[in-house]
Amino acid sequence: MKKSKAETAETHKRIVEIAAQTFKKKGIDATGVAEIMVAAGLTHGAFYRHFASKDALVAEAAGASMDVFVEAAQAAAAKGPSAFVKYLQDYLTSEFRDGVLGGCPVIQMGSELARADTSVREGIAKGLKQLIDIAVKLAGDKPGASVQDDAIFMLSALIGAVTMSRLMDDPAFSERVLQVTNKRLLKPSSKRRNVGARQ
Amino acid sequence: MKKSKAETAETHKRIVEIAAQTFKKKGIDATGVAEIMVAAGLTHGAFYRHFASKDALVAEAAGASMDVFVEAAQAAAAKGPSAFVKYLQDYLTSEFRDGVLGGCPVIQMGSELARADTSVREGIAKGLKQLIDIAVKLAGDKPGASVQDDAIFMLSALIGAVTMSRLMDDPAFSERVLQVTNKRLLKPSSKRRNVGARQ
DNA sequence: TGTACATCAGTGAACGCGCGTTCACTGATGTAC
DNA sequence: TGTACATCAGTGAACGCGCGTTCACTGATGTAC
Repeated sequence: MKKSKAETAETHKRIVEIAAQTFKKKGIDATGVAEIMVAAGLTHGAFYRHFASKDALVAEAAGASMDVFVEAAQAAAAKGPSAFVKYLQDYLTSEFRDGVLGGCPVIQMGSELARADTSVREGIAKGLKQLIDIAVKLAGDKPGASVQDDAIFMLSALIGAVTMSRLMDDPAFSERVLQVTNKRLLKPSSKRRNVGARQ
Repeated sequence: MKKSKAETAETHKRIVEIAAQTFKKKGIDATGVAEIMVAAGLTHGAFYRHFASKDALVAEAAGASMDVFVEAAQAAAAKGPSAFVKYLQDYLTSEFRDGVLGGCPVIQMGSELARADTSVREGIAKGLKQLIDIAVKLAGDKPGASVQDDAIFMLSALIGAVTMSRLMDDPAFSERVLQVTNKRLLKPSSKRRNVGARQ
């Protein structure tokens, strides 16, 4: 039952998307190839017509997941600084933390990705750098390396806040972790540091 | 071959320590019960004389790993604010990031722990709260909830920096991520915010 | 204190199971003539 | 355009393997008398 090129490409894309979702939700090691294929409406045997190995799928899924993320950031940034800040604030919500809106690969697979091989980490690192670049460009007129430092600091603080929030068993404390970082890093109404602004 | 109570307790402790190390290095799902027991100098059959299940070991190992971490922070804090800042700065080094000095369970098992059941997350959450308390106490005289907010923000920013640093494939960039957070959060020589100080 | 016995830490074989991967086969697609 | 054939996406059985867990057994420990 050979399929047309268009169908094959569609199937490939579907497998990658389902894999990305499942890896983020359940973890990479805890998700089997067969499980993904069944979710894609296929049997496990077809897997190796699309990928050389599970590792190859992991690399593609992590990269694709990161790309979706970066594109959304880019779209928000295109609407201006306040839309971008709004986008970052959405990152610090319980819905996002729990992966309801697709979630962030860095948060949801972080420690597994850190142990993965180069091909996997490349896609993640590329995405992180793109996010930094987007924040730097939004800072605009301000010069110097410290603008990039601001973007790095902001991004890593966001990642840490959501990571910590996910580990807190007390829901109120978990929420507070997000709010603290939101207040210190992003609240436009405060006198505190804003995105891209020098400290 | 029944063993004395002292020997049994020692063996139990050794298994937990080896498990904590291995889970942090290789990941929880990727580490087998038999592998841990062999590293502890036993056969896998003895495992269930010490733990009800692998999950029970995970909970103990995560808790123990967190406790070691908190005790070290407490010891540093007891020597005064500058020793504590020094301790936090060690956290932002490539050695620590790579787990050479035992490493941090939150960084190295973060995304797997976030998916773990309550008994596992309890130990981690408790440790995180203790770390926050230590930082709050060091801030000392200064009043208000914002001192606790400072501690939360600092801790999550540290976690985020090391997480991001681990994902960067470019070593120079990886190092820079750590340095940026060090500079912004901890550098005592700068005019920037210090530990526990209000922003 | 000395003896008899219950306890239980550790051994090693065995369990069912799901994993990643392979493969002979099917049959629609797409190409060469 | 029509026919013949090579390609290859998908099927489903099978592979070896390691997983978490169980269990009958061993023999030193620790307790009861």
